[in-house]
Amino acid sequence: MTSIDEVARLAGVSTATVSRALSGRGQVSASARERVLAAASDLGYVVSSRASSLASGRTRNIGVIVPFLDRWFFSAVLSGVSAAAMRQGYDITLYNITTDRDVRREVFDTFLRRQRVDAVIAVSIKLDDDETQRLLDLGMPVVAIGGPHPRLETFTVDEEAVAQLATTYLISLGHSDIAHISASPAFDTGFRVPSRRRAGFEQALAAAGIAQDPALIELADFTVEGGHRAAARILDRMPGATAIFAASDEMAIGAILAARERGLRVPEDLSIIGVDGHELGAFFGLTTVDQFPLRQGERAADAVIRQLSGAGAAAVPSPLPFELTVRGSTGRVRSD
Amino acid sequence: MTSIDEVARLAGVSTATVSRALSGRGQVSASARERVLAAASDLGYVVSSRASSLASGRTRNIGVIVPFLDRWFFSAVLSGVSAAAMRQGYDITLYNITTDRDVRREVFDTFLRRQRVDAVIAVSIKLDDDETQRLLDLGMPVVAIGGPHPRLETFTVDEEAVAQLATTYLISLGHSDIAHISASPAFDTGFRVPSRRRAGFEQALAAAGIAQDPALIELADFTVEGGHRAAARILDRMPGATAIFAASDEMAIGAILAARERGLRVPEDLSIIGVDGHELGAFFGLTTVDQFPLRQGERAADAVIRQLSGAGAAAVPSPLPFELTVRGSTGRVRSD
DNA sequence: CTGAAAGCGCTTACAG
DNA sequence: CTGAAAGCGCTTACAG
Repeated sequence: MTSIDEVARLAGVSTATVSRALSGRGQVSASARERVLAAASDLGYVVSSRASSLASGRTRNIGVIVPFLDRWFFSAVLSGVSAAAMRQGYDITLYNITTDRDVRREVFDTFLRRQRVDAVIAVSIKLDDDETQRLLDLGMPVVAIGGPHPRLETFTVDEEAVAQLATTYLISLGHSDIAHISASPAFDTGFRVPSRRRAGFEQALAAAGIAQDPALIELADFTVEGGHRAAARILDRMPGATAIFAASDEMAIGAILAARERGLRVPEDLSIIGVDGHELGAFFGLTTVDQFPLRQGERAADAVIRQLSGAGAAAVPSPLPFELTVRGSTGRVRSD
Repeated sequence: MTSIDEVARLAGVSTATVSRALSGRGQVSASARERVLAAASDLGYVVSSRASSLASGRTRNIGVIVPFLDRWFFSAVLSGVSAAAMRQGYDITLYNITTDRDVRREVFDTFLRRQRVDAVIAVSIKLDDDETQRLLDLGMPVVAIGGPHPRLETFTVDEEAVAQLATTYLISLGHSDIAHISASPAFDTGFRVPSRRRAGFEQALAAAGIAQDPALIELADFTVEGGHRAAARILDRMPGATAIFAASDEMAIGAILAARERGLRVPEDLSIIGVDGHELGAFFGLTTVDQFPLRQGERAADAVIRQLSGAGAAAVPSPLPFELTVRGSTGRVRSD
């Protein structure tokens, strides 16, 4: 690996000037800059991040904490973070905290404290007080995606509004016997996404003057299979349901498959709407409220990088966008 | 952040001894070690990776190059790499090379050369000569997953054997009109997985004395939707087919859905088998040849870490395991 | 087994 | 605008 000294020698300047020319910090004459750039390029020189970060305190690396890697939503967010980070020359190092308590402690107690990263993005992670404190103690920009957090800068989508939009859309199609697939309490810790979506669902019904029947809600686990089972229970117990709002696209897809298995036509017999913007949505013709997870990741990355560039304090981020995407799984209520 | 000096002071030893005690390198008396460990723990001291790596040349960080993040197979491999790496105290930094040629060049020309990682794992990436050379020039352990590479240590599954296993299983169920969903040439660069699976398919048919009809092969793109379309074409053109071997689980799932839409029963009217071990396989009752992608990631991580621990030269890795997982999508050929 | 000290390869006040 | 030099926080021969 060529070092800064070789570049300095070839360019006929000091290493200080090489450093300035390459980093863009400090003054360098145009001619010196040119010679440095040419020399660096000739030699294939790349600044050593270990030396640079020790000297400067900057790593140009962002830590990303995720709870899962193999669920579509999280990989989409991660793709966004990665793309935005690379665009600005940042690396990302990944901390998959899994469900193992020890691994998780280790991440907060050790991994994140190695001074390997300049900032942290926590994706849809329910942080306890201790973990939050450790994050704050890092003394670096920390951004959370997914749910308001009292002590952290957070990118959140307004889950209630999302659910209202989905539900209201079903109502606008004439539906009133609308069931909801939510998630069991185990999935409701932290940002309480299921609760909030359920609340939005109920608010939309109430606003339309539709009486709420608790039986209309079934709990699942955010998977296709769980959605499938929940939809089956719904169809068993209330054959009169004409529409289902599922709290995730995976569950909505499960519901579509459950309906088909019973010979129900979607949307003629049953309208189904989900939430997320899942890649399989188009294939299944699923109407959904898209949350643009890729863009969520990009925004989080851009936000921390902006903070690192010293662009002032953390701006309170505007709520994340969402959008109704109408496809074939929803239609006007059957009029028989 | 507390530094090594504070630990040394509290433990009543030199920083050299702290370093030795914490890293496990070199001799330290039991009593000194104990005091150091206690002091470090009291102070919440974590070795600064930037200082440590500059001094030692070791980063305890592995670079992982992936072509996609949001396809299940890759996230499963990545999960495995992450789990194995964390278990050994390693971080991983992620390079998602996407399809943008410039991003890709940047990864090989700059990102990987920052001295941020001790080793590199390339997951299912078709590397050209130049990229291979750059990887080799890094002078660190490099392991590739997915397909033999003449110049790189590679973890590969024997794709032909995988396809033979799947096909032979269908034959053992009495099928002889077996169609195959492969992938178009665009997906056949690099490790040529589609070609190799197709070859295995054809070999198995030949071995069983079954005549091959080129019309029995349709090309898709490794997605559910592509598999769906390909299966539809197969069912149009050869209604006599009793079984389909799809070169991936996603495509096999698409095929199952296509069959159902036509009112065909799976497996009574049509047996379908895939390859991968996709998480949705169980839900769809898909028979598949599982490739254990999670374990592939773990093995690659363990391999590079072993090399980094100086456990001798790279052992030629044994071929990756695969296994037939029989579920409900395959059955004996219909006897009408 | 232990410590003093050099050195890892940069960055950045500081002086000019 | 530029360079000499200190310093970032560790690790590791080296000497004892």
